[in-house]
Amino acid sequence: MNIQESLENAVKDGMKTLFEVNIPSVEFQETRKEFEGDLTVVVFPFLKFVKGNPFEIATKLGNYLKKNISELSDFNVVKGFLNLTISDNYYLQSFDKINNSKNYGIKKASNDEKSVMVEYSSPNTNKPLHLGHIRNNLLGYSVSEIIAATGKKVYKTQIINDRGIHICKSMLAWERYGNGETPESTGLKGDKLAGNYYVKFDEEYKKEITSLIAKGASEDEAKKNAPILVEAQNMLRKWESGDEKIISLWKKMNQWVYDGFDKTYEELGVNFDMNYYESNTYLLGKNIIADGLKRGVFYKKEDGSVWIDLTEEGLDEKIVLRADGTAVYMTQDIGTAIQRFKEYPDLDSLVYTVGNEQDYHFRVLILILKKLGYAWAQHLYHLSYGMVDLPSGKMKSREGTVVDADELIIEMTDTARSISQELGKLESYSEEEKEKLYKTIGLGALKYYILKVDPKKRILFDPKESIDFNGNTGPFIQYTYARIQSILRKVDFDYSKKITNITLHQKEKDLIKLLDYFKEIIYNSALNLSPALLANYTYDLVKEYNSFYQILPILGNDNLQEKILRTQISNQVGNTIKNAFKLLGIDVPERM
RNA sequence: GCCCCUGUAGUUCAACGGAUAGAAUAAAAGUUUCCUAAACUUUAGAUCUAAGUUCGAUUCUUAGCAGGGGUACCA
Repeated sequence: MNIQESLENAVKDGMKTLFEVNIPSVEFQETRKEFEGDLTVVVFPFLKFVKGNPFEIATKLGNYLKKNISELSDFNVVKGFLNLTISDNYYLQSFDKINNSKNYGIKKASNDEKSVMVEYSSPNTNKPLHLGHIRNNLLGYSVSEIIAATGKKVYKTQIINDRGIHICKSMLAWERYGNGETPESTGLKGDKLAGNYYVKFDEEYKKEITSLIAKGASEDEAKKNAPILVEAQNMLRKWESGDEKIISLWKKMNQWVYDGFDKTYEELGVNFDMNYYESNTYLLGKNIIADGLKRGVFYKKEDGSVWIDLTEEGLDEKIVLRADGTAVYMTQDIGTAIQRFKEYPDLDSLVYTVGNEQDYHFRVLILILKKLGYAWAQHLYHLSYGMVDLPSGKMKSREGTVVDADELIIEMTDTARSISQELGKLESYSEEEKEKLYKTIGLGALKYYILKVDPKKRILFDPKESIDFNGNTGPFIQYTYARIQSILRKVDFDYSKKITNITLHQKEKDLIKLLDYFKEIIYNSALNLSPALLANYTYDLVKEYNSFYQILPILGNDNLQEKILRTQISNQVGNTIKNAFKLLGIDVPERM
C-alpha cells in the first residue's frame, strides 16, 4: 500500500522525535490474522539503536503515529510488534485508485525503457517437443509477458538447433528406411515423423554395436566405428561443404519439423518475435576468439586449441576453440550474444531460458563476455529451471521415454471434457464452444501445474497420477473467474459510483489489500524471473474471494452502498485474475 | 575428488531473518428453499542431522546425510 511509504517516514520521524535516533529502514509486514490490525511494524530491529523494552518503545511509537497519521485509526502492541489499524476510508480510497486505473498493476511499454530479449524453447529439429520443452516454453513465455508488464519492451526469440550430427542421424535413417514417407503420406505431424527416424537410427546403431562387439571389437571401438555412425558423420561433412542433395533433404525434413512445431506452439499459446537458426550462427564467434587471443584473454595450447583460464574465479579451464580451428558450443554462444546486441542497439539485457544442466556453461559464458569487456554482460541472466523427470528417471527422446507435448495436451482436454460433462452446466453452449472451453480448462490445469512451482525446483511427473483439477489448480481459479462473470451478467444497477463512509467487513479489507498488492507482485516476479510468485498470488486472491463469496451476500444485499462496493470488488478481482493469468499465458472462461 | 541446485504434513506446493510454519490433496465430519458445490466450513498431520551467528533461524554460516545435475576438443 502507498500508506506504507508515508508510514515509513512517519516511523523514522517518530523515532527521531521520541528517542533522537536515525532508523535506516523500517520493516513492515501484514498483520497476522490472529491479531487485531492491518499492518505491523517490527520494532525489534530498533533495539540496535535504542536501548530499552521493545513493548514500551512500540507503545510510544504507536501513540506518536496515531497522533500524526490521520489514516491510522488504532494500534496495539504484542511483544515487539506494533499492529496498526488502517481506517476504512483509507481502504476505500486506495480501492478507488485501483478501480480507476484501467489495468491496475500493468505498465504499458514506454519508449524510454530499455528492451529485454528473452530466449526460450530452442528446440532441436530431430524430435518432437516433450513435457520438458513445455516447461521451458511456458516459463519463457510467461517471464516475457511479466517483464513486458513492468513497462519494458520485450523481444521473444528462439534459437533453433537445426544442424549437427543429431540432425544427420534422423536424415540418414529416413533415407535408408523411410521409403519416401512424408507427413502427407503417413498423416503424421512432421516433427513426429522425423522423431521416429531419430529413434530408428539409434536402434540400428545399437544393433551394429552389438554385432561388432560379437566380432571381437571393444565397446569403445564399436561405438566409434559402427558403419551407420560413420555414415552420419560423413553426411555432416557433406552438409558443411554444401552438398546440394544433402542440403535439399535437410531443408525438406526441417520444414516438416517446423510445421509440426508451429502447431504445438499454437496449441500452447506461445509465440516468438524472431527466430535464430544455428545453421546461420554456428560459425560466429571465431573472430572474437582470435581477437581475445591477441588481447591475452585466451591462450593457446601446444596443439593449437584455444582456452580460457577461469581458475581464479573458482572455475576450471574451458576450451573455446578446437585444435582443428572449429567452433565449440561456447564459441557460437559468444558470437551470437555479441551479434544480438549489435542488431538491437536498444537492447539492455538478455534472458536465456535453459535447463539447469547448463548452469556451468552459462556461468562461463557470462564470465567470458565480461572479460572480453562487454558492459552489457552484467545484464545477462540464465533463467535456469529444474528438469521434468519421470518416476523412471530422465526423459530420453532416443529411447522413447518421453511425455509427448501434443499427447499430453489432448489428454488434459479429455479430462476437462469428462469432468465438465459430468457436471453438465453448459446446456446453452454449442458443441464448438464447449470444445473450446475444454481446451481452455485442460491447458489451464497443465500450465498452472507447471508454473506454480519455483522454476529452480525439479518436477517429478508421474503420468499415472493425472494432474489435479481441484484445489490449488488452474481450473479452480478459472472457476472463480467464471462465477464472478456470472454475477456481473446479473447486475441490473449502476455500480460505477465511488463508495465512501461505509464500515468494511474484514473480508473486504483483505481483498482490497490483496488487490493492491498485485502491482508489487508483478515487479517481484519480473525481478526474480519467477511466474510462480504470480501464480501463488493469484491463488491466494481467489481463495480469499471464494470465502468472501460464501460468507457475504453480493447482489442479494439490501444495503445499496454495500451491494455496489461488493460488486466493484468482485469485478476487480475478476480483472486481476484475468490479467494475472494472461501473464501466465492462461485463458479464462466466461462460464464453466 | 571438486563445483552447483534441491531437502518442509503420507503426497504436491508456500513462507523479504519475525508472532502459534501456511495451502492443496488423500483421511474424518458438516454446509445447497440463497449470487455456479470444479465452492465453502471444521478436525488431525511436517522444517534431513549437528553445531554456530541473532532478541528471534525453514531462511544466514560451517560440517555431515540424501536426491539431482555439472565437471568432454558433445550440444
